[in-house]
Parts: sequence; structure tokens; C-alpha cells
Amino acid sequence: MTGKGRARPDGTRKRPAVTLDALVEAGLAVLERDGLDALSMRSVAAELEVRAPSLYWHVRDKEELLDLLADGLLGRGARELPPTLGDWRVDLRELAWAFRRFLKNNRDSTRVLMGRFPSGPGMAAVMEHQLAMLHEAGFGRQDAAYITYGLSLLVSGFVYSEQRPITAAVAAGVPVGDAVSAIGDTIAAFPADTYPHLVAAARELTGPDIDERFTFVLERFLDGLVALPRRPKAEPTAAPDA
Amino acid sequence: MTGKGRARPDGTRKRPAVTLDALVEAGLAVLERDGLDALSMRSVAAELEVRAPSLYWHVRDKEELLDLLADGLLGRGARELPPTLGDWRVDLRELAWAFRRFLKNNRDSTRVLMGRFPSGPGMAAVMEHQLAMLHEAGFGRQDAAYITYGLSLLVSGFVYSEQRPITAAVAAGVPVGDAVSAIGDTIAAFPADTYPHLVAAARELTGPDIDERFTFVLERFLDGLVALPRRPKAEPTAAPDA
DNA sequence: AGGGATCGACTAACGCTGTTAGGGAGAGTC
DNA sequence: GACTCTCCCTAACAGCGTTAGTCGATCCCT
Repeated sequence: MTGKGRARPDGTRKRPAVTLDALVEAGLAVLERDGLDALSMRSVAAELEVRAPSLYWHVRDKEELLDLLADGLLGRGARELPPTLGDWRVDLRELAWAFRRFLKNNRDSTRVLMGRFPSGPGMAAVMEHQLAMLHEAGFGRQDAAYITYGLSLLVSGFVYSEQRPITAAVAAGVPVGDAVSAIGDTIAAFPADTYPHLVAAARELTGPDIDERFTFVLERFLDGLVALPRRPKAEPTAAPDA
Repeated sequence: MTGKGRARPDGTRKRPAVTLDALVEAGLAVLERDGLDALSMRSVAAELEVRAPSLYWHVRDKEELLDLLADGLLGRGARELPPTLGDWRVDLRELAWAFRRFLKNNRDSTRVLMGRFPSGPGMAAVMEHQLAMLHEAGFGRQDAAYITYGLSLLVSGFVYSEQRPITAAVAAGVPVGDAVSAIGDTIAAFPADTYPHLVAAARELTGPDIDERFTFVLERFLDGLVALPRRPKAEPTAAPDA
């Protein structure tokens, strides 16, 4: 469906070589294979066997292309959404972890997503899923919205902070492990008399066990939600009040 | 102290025109005045009345310069840290708001800070302050570290998500208000039968009242901390066990 | 079937970026 | 006075996003 009209041997073309879908697909391919730093208008165009200026027929900016990629990314994430079980706390936790897993598995995903609010079908699918789940759990509309917003920010923030150093380390050509532990070493070497608590907490702040930090923050946030007012759940045995 | 050895009329120089401190100061000046997109090696060099390649004597990379700027930013933020009152919840809340205020007041600060873990004195001052406060409140070392980490991520994430669109809108030359409400309109115009909850929550998700969302998430997180075990506070009247 | 409009690619070029190579003036040291 | 070290310089490179202008292929209309 995508490769409908590529270049022909004689240099002429059949029908559009580039469509918006093909553009997104090509962009995501470059992103996954070579990373965001290698994603230029020229490289995406090359992926479609086309020259860079052609892309400007379909897209105003590189910025607009990145917006599309962000939504495309979410669209792929929507395909991995976990099923809703009925216990909001379990469901919300699993949603957060699934989102995190997805972001970690897609190279530079958070660098594209962070600070962007995609407004396409990808974002809609993800958001609707989460909002519906929270609604069914009895949360109010505003609370559900804020929970969704906050949680997505939290998860992306965490993944960003673990994905970016990897990108940087790869770019610098040093082993990833060295890069992350180096910061911890630096902090541990600070003067312990001026910064006693900092030095003592060096490992907890910089260690590679981000899962643990993520779990802590996520669970504290979930703890904070239990006191929120919730609409009582309809009894499955009783007939609804109609 | 900074402008010690600028260019002389005859083109020769006295002593170093560029020092690491001057470099950071110049970088922050450009950042504040013209934004991150205008912060190039050439523009920072121009701020010091010097050519771009000279900077590479003091700094390996632009990346390294940005690391320094990030720490410099935190150093300035450390000067606005609120006093500790003794009630951990009040103190932590005020700390979060002060940090947020500071980040919002410094153009593109979060774009520099996000995903970076500065390892200089600026970061040390901020972290030590917060860790000491949590320690005094009786929190365990690990909990305090995780709280600090999570909170900084949360605050930067929020500010980033409100600061980035402003940068983008300014770059595109459209009013900031239009840019933020446009996303809400787009979402509100989604088909309400496929995305009922999303459409209903459009305003809550995209409205300009980020303070409200921030308050919600912050307070939920703080709520989640009350159940954590805490060392009992030493009675101010009783003599310490020495 | 032919003519005109439109779509969607092309080449060429601009100014900007981060970065490297190599040169050279001034200060400090023996 | 010669040597060395520090620190800035000019020149240049490859790559970037983006714009202007061109031109073949296709579709619609008569």
C-alpha cells in the first residue's frame, strides 16, 4: 500500500511517490534505524527515494513532520494497550508500565514526544482508552483528565531522562554504562562536609535502577489517588436504574 | 570580574578574554535574550567579542557548553530557594512551586535542563537543600532521594510542556494564546461517538490553566507521601540523646 | 483526441550550523 | 634572548532547513 509509485528506471514516475502516510512511515523508519539526530529532511526523503524539497509539498516544516511522527508513534503505542481488568489501580499501573515499555523500546521516542501534544488519531486512541478506563472506575471527568495528563507527563519524563543519556553516549562513542555511572561518581566525589545528604544519596539519585525510582514515584502518585471521590460502581447483579 | 580582558583597539589582547565563568554567563545571557534556538557557538562567542572556534579551547562540545549552562541555571535557581519552615508538606510544596516559578521565568530553561543531569555546584546546592529538608522531616535516605528525583522530574516536565509551545509559537510568529487553544479546538472537533471521553475532556486536557493541573498532580503526589515511614522528630524541649 | 490546469516531483542555491586544521601574537620561564 | 605555553585567530568543510523556479506526467473538459 505504501510503495505505490516509486521511481521508475527511466526516471519518470507513475503516481504520487509520497503520501502523508508514507512520509510518516519513512520518518519512523529513519527514527528507529538511525535515531533522531540522523533524521533530516534529506534522510527521510532518501528513504522514499526522493529529494528533500519534495517533502515540502506535503508538509510545511520539519516541525510539522515531527508532529506527525509523534502522533504516529502514539498510534503504534495504542496497539499495545493492555486490557482493562476492572481494578483501577491495577489497570492504571499496568497502563503506565505498558506506556513506559513502549517508549523505551522505540528509539528516541520521548525526544520526539516530549513537549508536543499530538492532535491526531494516535493520541486520540491512547487518551480515549485511558479516560474511558478512569471513567468506568468512577472518577470524575476533571480528575480523570488530570490523572491522564499527569501520568503521561510522568512516564515520558522518566523515559526521557533514561533515553537521552543513551543517545548522548552512543553519539560520543562511549559505553552507555560508563556514561551513567560517571555522574554518580562525580557526585559521590563532592565534598561531604558541604553536601552531606547529596553525597550520601549519590547512588540512589544516579543509579541505573530507574525501574525502582519509577515504581516509587508511580506508586506514591497512585496512593494519592485513592482518596479522590468516585462514583459508586453499578452492581453487576442489580438492574441499572432506568 | 568577568569582562577583564576584552579586545583592545589595536586588536591585541591582555589576558584571557574567555574563562569558563564568563562563558557560562555569556551563554545564559544569550539564552535569556534570544532563546535556545539562537544560541549558537557563534552567537555566544559574539557575546564575548570573540570568534566561535575560540570556545573550543575551553569546551569540548556545544553539548558540554549546554551542560555548563544547565548547571549555571540551577545555580541561579538555588539563590531563590524558599526557607524551610518545618512542616515537610508545606516546605515540599513551596519548593516545587518556587522551582516551577524559577523555570518559567527563565526562557527556555527546561529545554536546556530536561534530560540533563548537571553535575556541578548549581545542582549540588539545589539537591542538598531539598535532601536536607526531607532528612530533617524524618524521611529515610532512599525515600528522600526518590522524592527529590521524582519531584524535579515532575516540575520540569510540567514547565517544559508549557514553555515549549510558547517557544514554538513565537518562532512561528503567531500569538501564544491562539497556539494553545488551537489544540483544544482540534480535539473538541473529534468525532464524539468514537472518542466520547476525549472530546468531553478536551478543555481539561489542553486549557491554559496549567496551574490547576500542576496543583492536582503535585498534591496527589504529596498525598502519596504521608504514609511513608518517618523517623520521629526530636523534641525541641528534650535534650538530645548524647 | 487535443488543450489546459494541476499535481508532484526536480535542480540550484542561500544562509546558517557545529567543528577541525593550522597559524601566530603575547606572556612566563630558564 | 630563546623557548614554551596559552589562547585567540582565519579559512574551510560538510551538513542542515528552506525557498525559488522549472518541468514532466496526469486528469478533466470540450
